[in-house]
Amino acid sequence: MAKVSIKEVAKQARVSAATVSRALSTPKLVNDKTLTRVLKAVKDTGYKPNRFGASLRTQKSGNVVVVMPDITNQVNAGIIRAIENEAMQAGYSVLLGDTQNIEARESHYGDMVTSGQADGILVFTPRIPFPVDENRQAFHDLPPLVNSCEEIPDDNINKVLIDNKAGAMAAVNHLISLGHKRIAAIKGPSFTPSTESRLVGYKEALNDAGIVIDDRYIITGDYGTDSGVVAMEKLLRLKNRPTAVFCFSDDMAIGAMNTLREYDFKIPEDISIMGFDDISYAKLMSPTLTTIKQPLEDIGRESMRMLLALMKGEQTTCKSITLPFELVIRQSTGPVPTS
Amino acid sequence: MAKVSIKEVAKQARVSAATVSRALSTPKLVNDKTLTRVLKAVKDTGYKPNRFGASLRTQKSGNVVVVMPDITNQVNAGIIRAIENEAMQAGYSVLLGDTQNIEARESHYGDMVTSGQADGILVFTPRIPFPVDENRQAFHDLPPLVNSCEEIPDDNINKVLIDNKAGAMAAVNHLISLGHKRIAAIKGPSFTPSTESRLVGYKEALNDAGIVIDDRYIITGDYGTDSGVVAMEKLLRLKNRPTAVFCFSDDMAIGAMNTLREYDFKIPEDISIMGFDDISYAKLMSPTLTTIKQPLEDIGRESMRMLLALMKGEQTTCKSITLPFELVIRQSTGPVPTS
DNA sequence: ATACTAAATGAAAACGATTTCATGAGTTGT
DNA sequence: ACAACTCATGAAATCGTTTTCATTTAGTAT
Repeated sequence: MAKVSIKEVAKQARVSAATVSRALSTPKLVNDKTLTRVLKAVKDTGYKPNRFGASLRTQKSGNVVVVMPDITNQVNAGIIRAIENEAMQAGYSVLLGDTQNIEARESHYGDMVTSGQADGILVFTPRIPFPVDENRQAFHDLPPLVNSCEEIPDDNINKVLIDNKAGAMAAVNHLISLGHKRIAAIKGPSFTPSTESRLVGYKEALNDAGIVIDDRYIITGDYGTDSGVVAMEKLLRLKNRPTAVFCFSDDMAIGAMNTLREYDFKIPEDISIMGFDDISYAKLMSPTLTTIKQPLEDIGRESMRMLLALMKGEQTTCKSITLPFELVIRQSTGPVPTS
Repeated sequence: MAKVSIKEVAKQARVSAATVSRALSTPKLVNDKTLTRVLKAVKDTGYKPNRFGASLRTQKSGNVVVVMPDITNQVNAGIIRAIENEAMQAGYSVLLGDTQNIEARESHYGDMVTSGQADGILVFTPRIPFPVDENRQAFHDLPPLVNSCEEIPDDNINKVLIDNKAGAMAAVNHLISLGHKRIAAIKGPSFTPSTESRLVGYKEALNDAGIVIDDRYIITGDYGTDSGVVAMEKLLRLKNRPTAVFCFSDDMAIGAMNTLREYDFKIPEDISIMGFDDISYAKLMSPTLTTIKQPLEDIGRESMRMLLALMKGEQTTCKSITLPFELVIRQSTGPVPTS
């Protein structure tokens, strides 16, 4: 049942440990007859190679770390799944780090890659989770690292992003095209670059349409449903209520819709609501939620593929790829009310 | 930046590798003056202990594996978070396995614990993910293992469960108390023990109330939203439509509600809907969803704690703990329609 | 001063794999 | 029959820790 090492197998098969190792990792190097003998011994003894022994020697762990701020978030969960599919196909295991935006946790997971416990790292938080040499010159002065979704402000880092600014502009332009002029925003926390980009897009779209920006229309949430509830309550208290609200996440939009329902506002007749993400529940809401779709699966897949390329040494230049978003129009947005 | 081993530190600090090791793991064994010298050297060199070396020697990995069928599921995501919090506090890292009910994947992650890459395993699927000696006698003939949520039919396994049968009975009894007699069920896949238990509870509650069970009222889904949509469509086609539907997951309930909305049924005036889980979106639906609340955080925490106790050798008997559920009454259920 | 204990340290032996290097056994070509 | 191969294999070094065991040094009791 328990601890059977390569030597036991070697003894059983009447060969050396070296041959057993070869039989398992490079079978072409060993004679057919001995190979079958070894394989039988492996089976008989129930031998499982100890990964630590191997890793110690090869300096490869077969692990990748994924650092995420919040796995309970639907957006991230979808990404994780794609990552894991891709990693598994390539023979890697995923060490998942849910950091809840706590720096100590980020470091904990970051250390795994600096200490050799993982061969690469996928970073979905806006910080590199380990100390770096600040006068480094290029991306290969770091361990294999890919930064996704929340952009780290550093040009020497590989990235997989969506164009948050353009996404926000598409959202706001959609509202403008419906005749809205009083367009509020429920944004995310300022420390997330995605929020900052979307905010820029929001403002630029308004500017382009000649609408003056009113700071009272910009409320900060935390991307979660509850903060959407609170933010919407604030907006309802304004003298000049907005006729449309662009929420920087579907979750906040769902919270906002809840508040509107509670106070008997009709969506979209009284107030239009837009989300961002297109989580699976967006199309199941009542009304269904108009939103900007993020290609979650693509983000996960491309991030992992880039990391794999880095780990294999196939990618020699620093890359940043931007994936397309999509405006998904559903029921929660409509023409500006006439009254 | 890179590979600095304990020897380098030793040289810098003018001590032996042994002392460095002691300084880091059992500082009380080393003289104060040398300790500070070593610590300085550690800092100067940027030394990070290589986990493989240590693990190889100590036979402890500091990892636990969590095998889950679907991390995109809100229920599971909440559990994972609690697990990770608890694991981290105890100094363990979590290797997350999203198996999507594929046996090969389960084995992949199961092997991690048999091969020593992890010290224990949390199993949320209804199978042990590695080959076992079938004539084993007790739970300690396995590596540290805790089975949660989906019960593995084996008495010699540690478990953390909720009482699915009683939960289902509570749900159905709630509907019965509202006067419903034609109560349908949208269940999960038959290979999940949770579904089977809930089905037993559903039937028993009906029996107890003297309501005869009609198989046409029992539809099988896959716990996901889409299957709730399809299942509800089937129910609507019945000549004698049910007046209430008990869905074995909130996701399926949300799908079912969507179908009802599409065909202009009023919830709960025409048809009452019940869910199971109490995911965060349940209270944000319109109408808000009546459901059976699973204590997700408790499940995660208790599972991990049990595993920790097993790994430390503190738990010497096979345990099964059952956590309480809670009936959460919201808007989606109401009195049976009179017409 | 002598013997004895306690504290601090180092040398060296693990842990379990992989891989280099050397060697022996067969082939083939001359 | 001998050189020059290839193929299959084993011995041994190696990866980076931890930990046992022995040794040194200092301190204490006699």
